[in-house]
Amino acid sequence: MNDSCQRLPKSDRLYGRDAVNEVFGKGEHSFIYPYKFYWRLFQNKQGALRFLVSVPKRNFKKAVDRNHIKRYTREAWRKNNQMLKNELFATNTCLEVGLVYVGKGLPELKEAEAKIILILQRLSVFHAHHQSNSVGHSHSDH
RNA sequence: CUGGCAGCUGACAUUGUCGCGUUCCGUUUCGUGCGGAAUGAGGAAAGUCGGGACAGCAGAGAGCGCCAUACUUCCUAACAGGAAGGUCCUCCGGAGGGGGGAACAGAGAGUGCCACAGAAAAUUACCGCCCGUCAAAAACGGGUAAGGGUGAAAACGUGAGGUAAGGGCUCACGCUGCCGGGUGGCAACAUCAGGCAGGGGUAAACCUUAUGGGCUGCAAGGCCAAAUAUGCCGGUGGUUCUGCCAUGUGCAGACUAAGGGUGGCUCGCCCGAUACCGGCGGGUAGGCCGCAAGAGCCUGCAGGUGACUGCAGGCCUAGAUAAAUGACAAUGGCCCGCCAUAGGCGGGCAACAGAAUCCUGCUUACCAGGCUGCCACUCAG
RNA sequence: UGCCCGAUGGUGUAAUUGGCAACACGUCUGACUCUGGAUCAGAAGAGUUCAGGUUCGACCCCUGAUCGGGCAA
Repeated sequence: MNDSCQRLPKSDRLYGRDAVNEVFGKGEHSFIYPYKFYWRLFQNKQGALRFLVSVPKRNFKKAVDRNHIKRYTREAWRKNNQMLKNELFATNTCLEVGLVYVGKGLPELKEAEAKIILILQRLSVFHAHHQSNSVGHSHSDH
């Protein structure tokens, strides 16, 4: 994996009824306008970063608008998720994220990208925190 | 010249970089990953309103019921769709003519309803008019539907004759409907003459007549199938019971929680295995098929007033499933504004809007152009 | 994807052969009270989601649209 590779294959996307219910049901959540995001961390052999975008039909009646928001969000995520992904792979941690767009209007691509960068940074902080906690716990057990 | 109406057509193009879905090829550590190529939203994909295809279920046949449709002929797989035509209504116009609309079968098969007003809303008489009883008036009885008034709607309209007064009672002209006939038309219908009739409206009230319709829908339906629970079968194991004799860690049969121990018996308590392995069944998560060659699209020719049809050639053209089509840049093209009309500068590429089994209509939303036809252009300006 | 309902004053509901759109709460005004509440009297506030049609006449019947809600894995 090199830095120029900004791909988003299906393995990086969150799907399936049970996985989604886990994230939205048991996961923790936070908020950076205009996104509300749910996330869940757990140890894994390989490590992964998986996410999905959701846009409520209540706020956007037209399918075109919902598609545009999803595409903008995916584009921003695709361009900027490489750092966090590397961190996760280094610590063999799996992170599943569910983004919900709760804004009322259509976003500009650059604004959305800025917000996504913020979210990724915050998730990185959460990940580091979780990592130190689990290490501490394992030490105390021993 | 411009304006109006209707219809058809189009829905920016090309190239590059990054990224996504599907298919194919190559490579691979056979889990996948990587590389390459091809291909990837609409005229409405929308509303889910018609009609089918397809699938499952049900089903001898027929009838009742329910639902839908309703001028004619044609087109179509089919339709509440389309084409051409007829009739009626309506708008523009001085006229010829043109545009728009129609749920355009039946009210003379029956039932119901028609508020308020009015005498009366369908076999009805309030005022009035006339006749009779009476000397006369009033009153009563009868005749009348001309006049008054009510209402959305009042028993065919106008004129004349006739009559006690009136009335299609009679006649002339006109209107409407029905009947049988002539002519034109495939037909709806038009037209001509004759006869009969004048019985309000409402069927988007029930209904009648004719025609059509089984029901449910790809979340249809089919296949594979973790986990978990349960059922069945076989084996191992097991206790118990029964039988046998060679009295054993025996054999055979039954059983698979019945039982056994404690105890005189019941309750209670304790022990024991709703055990283990394998298979089968239905079947959840999940996956696969259904699912992309079709009433298909494009071009040309022929037939038809037209919808459309026939023939020939060419083409293969999305298949996602927490759901793929995006971002950036350049060039050309188009549009708008300004300077101004050679051209230059700036801005935009829109509007409606995103496939989810498919096709065919309808309806709704909507943008810049292009083309065609009709009308005003005919007499007139 | 398929199917089924609903829309009436500010709010919640009525309105059946198709014949003046009703009720409660709320709002406003007045009375009572030193003032407010409660109480009493009175008033305003809709033309029935929108656009057509049938009918003499439409919340009601028919057609189309808009919005809201529900069911089926």
